[in-house]
Amino acid sequence: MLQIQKIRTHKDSIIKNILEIRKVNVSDQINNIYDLDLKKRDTQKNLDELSAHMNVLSSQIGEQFKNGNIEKANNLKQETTLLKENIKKLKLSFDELDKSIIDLLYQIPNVPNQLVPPGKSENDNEIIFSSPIDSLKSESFLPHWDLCQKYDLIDFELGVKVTGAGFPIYKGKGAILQRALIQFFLNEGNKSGYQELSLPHLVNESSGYGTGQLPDKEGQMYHVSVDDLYLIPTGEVPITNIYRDVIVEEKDLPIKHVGYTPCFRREAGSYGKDVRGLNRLHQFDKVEIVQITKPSESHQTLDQMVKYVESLIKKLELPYRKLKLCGGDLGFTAALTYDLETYSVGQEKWLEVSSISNFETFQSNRLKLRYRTQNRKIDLAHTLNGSALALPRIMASLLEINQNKDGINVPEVLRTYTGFDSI
RNA sequence: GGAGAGGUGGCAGAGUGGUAAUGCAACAGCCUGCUAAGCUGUCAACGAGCAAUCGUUGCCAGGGUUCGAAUCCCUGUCUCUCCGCCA
Repeated sequence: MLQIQKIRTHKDSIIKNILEIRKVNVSDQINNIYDLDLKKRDTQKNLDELSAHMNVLSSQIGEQFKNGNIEKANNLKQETTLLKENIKKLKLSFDELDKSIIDLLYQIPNVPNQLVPPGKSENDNEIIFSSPIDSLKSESFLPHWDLCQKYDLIDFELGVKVTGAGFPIYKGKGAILQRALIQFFLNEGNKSGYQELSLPHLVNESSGYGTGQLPDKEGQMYHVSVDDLYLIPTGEVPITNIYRDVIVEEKDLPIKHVGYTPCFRREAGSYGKDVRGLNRLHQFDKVEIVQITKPSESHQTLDQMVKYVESLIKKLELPYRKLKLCGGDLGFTAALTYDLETYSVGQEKWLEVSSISNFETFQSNRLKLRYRTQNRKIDLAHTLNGSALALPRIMASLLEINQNKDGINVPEVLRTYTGFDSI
């Protein structure tokens, strides 16, 4: 959620930026917010004055009663009747204005960082780095779903029986490999100074609002209606919401967390070849990293996080590429995002395995996540997060590129975790 | 699931109808040769003002009663204790 103060002072540049970079016109909404805010402040001023008057009268009445001047007190009481009514009316319109402003603010996407290239779709994303893949194009590479069947690693049909499409069952070495990857990612995170967290997989409504899944993406989360809880679509939700309504001390920044969780996504409306095999699932595992930083440092932190995630991919010896998302492909809440994609030699396409974003104050404003500087000033912190990494697509790329005629090699770094060298 | 108790600032803890004591911690300033102690002040949100400052709001949340609510009433929620069930 954008800060209302920024709309007061930089209304036109916000409209211009979102239009030019994201190609979305928010001018009507922003102007509307601006006008409502003026009205709201005016209303508050009036309301405050009346309330102040009321407070004075009330204490006078109290005085009079104490002194036994019942008649005087009753006279004063009469004065309050009209005042009370007006206060009620003003309070009502104040609340209405406040609600309208917040509803509108929820609909405005984050203002892209100046580094974000303009663009409409993923075709306009900027490719910053790409491993050479020409030598990897060969018909002899099987796609991972064939490999999974051949070596009995992941059973998609069995998952359909037990739950439904998109809930595969990992078996034997497939399950062990998955567990090895999780452990590898967590250990690497710990080594890089991220505190490990083990998290709830269900969250309440407030948490859904805190990180921005609600109200916009309500349909994408599984909802447990009896208890009004949501299954998390990403570990970001429980991790970041730890800091909802929190003021942290500057000296405790940056805060760094890593956590493994399963992720649940309804993916309503996705069908076709994109969902084949491990490409898109309703339940998948992910290790997530989150950082909370001072505003002055978040930019640098984002680069470090990208570098860190790249290092994981490199250790797994996977070909990958790095993209800077253009305005049109940038998520609603992000100010700047880098995507990392590994190459799937069996499908001959790139798979998004990590999305690393700086949200600047967009999330912290909604979360009320602030920090106290050394001279006692309170200011919104910046939040960042990224996948490190999403398991299924890593698994897909990994299985495909390490296949040979009689099996699949396990990358060097994972062998201590799996206990076997090949499948 | 049943019964009971409770939710007050960063923490501890008073307040049961007159507008949030006190202690600890933290931070700033003063004092000091240094440290400790001491003294003074501050602590959340919103608004008005160039500013010092002022006003309003804030005692789990939302309603209600009242001139006035942390305090009384209703609803919700969470925590704790006991019982039941249980990994």
